[in-house]
Amino acid sequence: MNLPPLTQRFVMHFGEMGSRWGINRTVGQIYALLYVSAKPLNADEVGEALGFSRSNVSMGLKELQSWALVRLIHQPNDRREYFQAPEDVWAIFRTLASERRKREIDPTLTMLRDALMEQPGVPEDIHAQARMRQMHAFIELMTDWLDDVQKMDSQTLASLMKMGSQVQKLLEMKDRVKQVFSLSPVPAVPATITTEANAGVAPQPAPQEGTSHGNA
Amino acid sequence: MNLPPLTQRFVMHFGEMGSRWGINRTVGQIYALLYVSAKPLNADEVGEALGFSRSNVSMGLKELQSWALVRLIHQPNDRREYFQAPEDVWAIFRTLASERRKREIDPTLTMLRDALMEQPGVPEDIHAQARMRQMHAFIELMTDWLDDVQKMDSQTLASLMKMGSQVQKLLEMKDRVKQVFSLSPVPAVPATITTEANAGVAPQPAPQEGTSHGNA
DNA sequence: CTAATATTTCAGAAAATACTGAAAATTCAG
DNA sequence: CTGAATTTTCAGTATTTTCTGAAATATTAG
Repeated sequence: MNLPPLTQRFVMHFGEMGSRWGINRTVGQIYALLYVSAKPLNADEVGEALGFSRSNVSMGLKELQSWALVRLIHQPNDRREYFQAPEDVWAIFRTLASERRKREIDPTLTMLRDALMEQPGVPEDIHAQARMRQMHAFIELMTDWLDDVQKMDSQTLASLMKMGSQVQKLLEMKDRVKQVFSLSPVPAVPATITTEANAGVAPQPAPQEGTSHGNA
Repeated sequence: MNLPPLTQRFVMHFGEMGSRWGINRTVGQIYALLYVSAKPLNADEVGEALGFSRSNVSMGLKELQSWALVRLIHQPNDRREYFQAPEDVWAIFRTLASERRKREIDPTLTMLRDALMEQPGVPEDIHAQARMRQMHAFIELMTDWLDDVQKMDSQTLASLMKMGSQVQKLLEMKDRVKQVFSLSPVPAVPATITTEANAGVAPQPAPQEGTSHGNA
């Protein structure tokens, strides 16, 4: 392997982090290389650059494709397959989020749904099912939200994120505005907002969260 | 191992998913067992229930403690250590988010920061550094936002998540309200909101995202 | 078609990770 | 203190995962 210093550092880091990210060293390094590369690379170039066997590169690229983290392209007069990593970091994030969800969350959601359909037979399972219900509700809330957010364009998302916890104040402001205009709403504002926004919140009367928290 | 059916299913699932989540089977099963258990368990009980060696349980519990996913407690007349999983799913999520961030993201942020300080020596590294700059900016935006959001209480967070992409409309509404009240603002609304919310957004004129997208 | 080029598969080797039992260390009641 | 109870460590083994080279398969220029 003979890469320029910064590239090398980046590639090495991704290799080392791979295991924490649930991918292996090879895959991490290949992705990193493609991410910083100015032009698409073919499998031989990748193997050459990183010192991996051809077959290993083939497998790594296959995995990256299954994650939709690299795309396959062709050069004009070249039979070989070239690979490049998408450039837009927001798009990459969306891809990662949806892939990880598919692999790491959806199966659990399914298992929980199934388990919640059953009739528990012993007291332990009654309690267990109650706990699963909590987990299920939480995960469903999160994934529904993610679905929603995935639909927003990067610009909007960036704006919201830069606001951070200040959206909270916007929420308060909304309530105030709602009050002020309770009898003559501003016409251009969709009536659904205030309604739906509160719909799921009020009915949730903060269960026993506090009581069960200490050393039971 | 002899667990009631629902508990068993849950425990087994967490064992299988473990590898996808970056923990091993043992750790996954131990956590699952503690999560659904109605009462705290000691290491022997865990090992007994799951059929693991005592030492394996010890290691697993140590790991879960390092993740802050279980807490150690003591029973009145018992020298042994008992373990329980925190109950509040929101709290669990916060813990997971901050631990994963610490392990999976912060090291990369550090590496990127370092690499961005260097002077690239060859054209490849100039490009590589530009790519790293994009990644760094994105990750920083995400983590700053996470920091912010972590400060909000579960109630508020739940409300916002239930609104989903409708916050977007709130954002638009805010702008309208700002317009309407441009000369006589609603007094109770902090003036900072509208200002800061837009501050970081407008100056970012959507770089070359579109141009560089196809097969360059 | 054929042959050259390119990619994938796969059995086995190598490496990394998980797990165990035995021994060491720690804790605390008496 | 002492020693019984409990937890942790760790060297060695088992298991899983990763990686390679060789062979099989696929693709396409001529």
